[in-house]
Amino acid sequence: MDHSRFESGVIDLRDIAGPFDLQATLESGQSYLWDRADNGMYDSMSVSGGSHWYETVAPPIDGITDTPIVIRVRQQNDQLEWEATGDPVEVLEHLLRLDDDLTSIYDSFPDDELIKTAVEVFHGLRLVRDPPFSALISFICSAQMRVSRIHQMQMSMADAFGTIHTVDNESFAAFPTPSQLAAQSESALRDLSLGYRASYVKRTAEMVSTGEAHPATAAEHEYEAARDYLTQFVGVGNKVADCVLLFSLDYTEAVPLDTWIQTAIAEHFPACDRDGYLETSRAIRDRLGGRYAGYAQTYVFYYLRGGGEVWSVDIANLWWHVRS
DNA sequence: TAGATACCTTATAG
DNA sequence: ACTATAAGGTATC
Repeated sequence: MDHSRFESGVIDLRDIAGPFDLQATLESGQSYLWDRADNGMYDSMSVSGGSHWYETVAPPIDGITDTPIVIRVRQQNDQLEWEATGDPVEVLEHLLRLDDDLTSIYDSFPDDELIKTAVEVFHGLRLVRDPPFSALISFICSAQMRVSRIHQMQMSMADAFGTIHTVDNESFAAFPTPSQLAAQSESALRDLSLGYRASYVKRTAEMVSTGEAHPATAAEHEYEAARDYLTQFVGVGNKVADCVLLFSLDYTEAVPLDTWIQTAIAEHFPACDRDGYLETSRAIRDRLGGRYAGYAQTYVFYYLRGGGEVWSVDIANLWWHVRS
């Protein structure tokens, strides 16, 4: 095997532009790449500011790495500690969007109370740049699913069909490659409790593994054409396509119109509540400041997703949750 | 071309 | 305990 021991190091977060919060970033339902080492992910109302270890097997990334790398990270205040099978700094900058100037991005948000509150509460939440294939599959699985179960399905696929990497006598399962996933039967996927998504996952994995299409190819197009390109995959409509564009392919203007956001639009930005997906999408994108509209959406979604308890408590109480 | 409906499975609220 | 219900939609008629 290429590597069998962890190296370690630290990224000084004072060197990046704007704040960073690892827990808010990884547990906000945009990325299903990471697993919390203590297995506590999503099992309670997660907020931000925690200091947990997260681990993943990052696949090769164009222009950065040509082999998988096992990475473990933890945030301690302004230090991002890492252990990895190689130098993961550029990979982390890429995956966690440490290259974004988050302060400038906040400045691009419209002056709005809901957004302002969400930004205060989840200060430092960044978008992610997940690898395209696993992002595509995870959002296909997201249909009619809670965040915790999407994460669970993603981890099951890795455990069942992915390549195992052993480091310091610990095992880490990579997310399956397109061919590893395409090789599975639909019933094998149903056994992981994917439900009707099983055939979508299999057929999409086949399309990618045969070279018929690849999610990364969408990036050759401008935004709306890229979204259309992605909808050729089975199980991918406009909403899932927008998720892949926003959380994997660098289209920070994409605003996935899920049920939560649609409700928020109707209640909060009624003027943007148009007839079809295309028109509402254009209106809310414009309303949220254009280029970084998807960034603003992610704050709003995470804030609203708090639902039940967190949503109903007042702001002072919410701050208590954040601080503790 | 719009508009309903079925679709898998499980966690959680009653 | 036990049953409804809803969960970051999409494909199909």
